[in-house]
Amino acid sequence: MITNQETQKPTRGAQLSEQVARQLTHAIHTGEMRPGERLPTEAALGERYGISRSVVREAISMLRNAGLVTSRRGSGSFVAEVPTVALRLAIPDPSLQSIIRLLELRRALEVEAARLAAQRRTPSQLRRLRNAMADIDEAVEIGADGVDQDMAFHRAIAEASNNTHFTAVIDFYNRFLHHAITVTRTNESLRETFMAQVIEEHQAIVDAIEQGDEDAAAQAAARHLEHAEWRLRQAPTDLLERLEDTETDTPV
Amino acid sequence: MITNQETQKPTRGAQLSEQVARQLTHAIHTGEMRPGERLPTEAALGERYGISRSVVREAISMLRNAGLVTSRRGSGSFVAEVPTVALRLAIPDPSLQSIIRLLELRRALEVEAARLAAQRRTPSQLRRLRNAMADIDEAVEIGADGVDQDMAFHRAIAEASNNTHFTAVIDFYNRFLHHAITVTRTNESLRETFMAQVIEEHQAIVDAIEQGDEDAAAQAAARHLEHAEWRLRQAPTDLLERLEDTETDTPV
DNA sequence: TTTATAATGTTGTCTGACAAATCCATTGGG
DNA sequence: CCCAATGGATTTGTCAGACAACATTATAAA
Repeated sequence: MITNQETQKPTRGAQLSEQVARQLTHAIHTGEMRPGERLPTEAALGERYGISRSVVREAISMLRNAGLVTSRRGSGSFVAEVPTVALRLAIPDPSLQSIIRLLELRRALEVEAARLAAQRRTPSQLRRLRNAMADIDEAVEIGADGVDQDMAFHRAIAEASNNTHFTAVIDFYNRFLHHAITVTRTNESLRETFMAQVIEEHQAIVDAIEQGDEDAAAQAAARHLEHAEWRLRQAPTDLLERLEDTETDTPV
Repeated sequence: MITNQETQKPTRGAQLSEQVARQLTHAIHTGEMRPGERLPTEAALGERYGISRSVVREAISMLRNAGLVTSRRGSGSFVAEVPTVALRLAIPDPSLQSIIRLLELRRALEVEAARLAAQRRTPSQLRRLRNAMADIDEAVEIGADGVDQDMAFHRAIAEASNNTHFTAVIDFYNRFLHHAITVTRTNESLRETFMAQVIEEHQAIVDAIEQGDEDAAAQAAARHLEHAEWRLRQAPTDLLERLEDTETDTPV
């Protein structure tokens, strides 16, 4: 029983092709149809469900677009070797409130990622963490905001957790935090003290990870994210409002 | 039969519908077509691009699937008011290792969700939490496994956090935990003691949330998820292997 | 003006056909 | 026996036309 369609249903209805697509999707998700396996032909599916080939094609088109199947002309449609699922959600609006909600999620993820990293980071991952920290210093010294380097640093932590789910979700949401972080960094009056704080907090996380102290790593990460929220709140509102029109590029 | 990976080329690029979809996508991204605006009719698009309506329909189907447009029968297709982005990733395989990775993510999310819930749960959310717990008892008493009720309970916690990102991600990943949880519940020899533990742990979480004790809520949630992992490891390997060929219900 | 009704337009589905690419079995020669 | 070629059978991609279901707009009526 799949009950996840509570998001919004403006046009959702008794769309025939969608029902078929759902059934096929379910069959793939439950493993009833295995990766690489060939789907019945469009004609056969139409026969089975009592629908025309057009509807079957549209249903399969949905699966194809969702990355669940691939079709080859003359051959058939096949369950993708690495079936994917999509978490689709509205692009968060750039209000302060909305960004703080994102920071809450990020805190949940990064605290635990830091803990796992302390347990399982490999030597090379530790090296990469140190390099990422050095990159931030370097960027700051030449006057850059270092936002990209900062995000790379946090991504390195997620990678050191050796759990791909963390990197996937963090990567996804971090896109929406990019602008917010930029704002706190371009706040001239506070920038120097902020950067000193940030670097110190980063150092604490890396130290704990290096020593394999998972509780310390989690605590350091939690402290860092709490302070990040505080720093964000210190940014003048006029800067925050500029978040509105900073987004010109639309990620696909 | 050998799966021929060489000829497995997705054949993408020469697909007519995809070219059209790309052009329309570009028009939307560049703002040439604004949110809410109506697209040309399928016939008109077919005329413009010199293609049949079938191809136009598939192209629009892609956009619809990508969340860029919505279609209304009898009215037309419109650029979506709230453009969405999709986090697409591979479906986790059902190995024990993979499930534990999911549990790690779930722990990160639910611990923090419980903490936020303790801070901000509304009275009605608290009521729903208690109801969800009662539903589990009820299901267990009539001999059901109570897995659906269990997941509803955890969803209620996420909702009580009043942060939609948590519910979205938890909802998303919980689908893949369904079978795993079912396994630990259908383990006859351990079931009774397990259920008693689970109910007790749930109670601790709800109590903490009710009293607004965020640290206690986080701790209770962490304990619950740690024990969940332990319980999963207790399941005999033959049961875990059965995760592979899951269920044989409703052959469509 | 307001309301009911008809006309028109648009997407969803059906049917049938052909093109293009693939698959398969038979055939033929080595 | 093995292997390549070849032709037919399958299967998806595209085209064309039609009708149904629903929405919108214009028209007529009160």
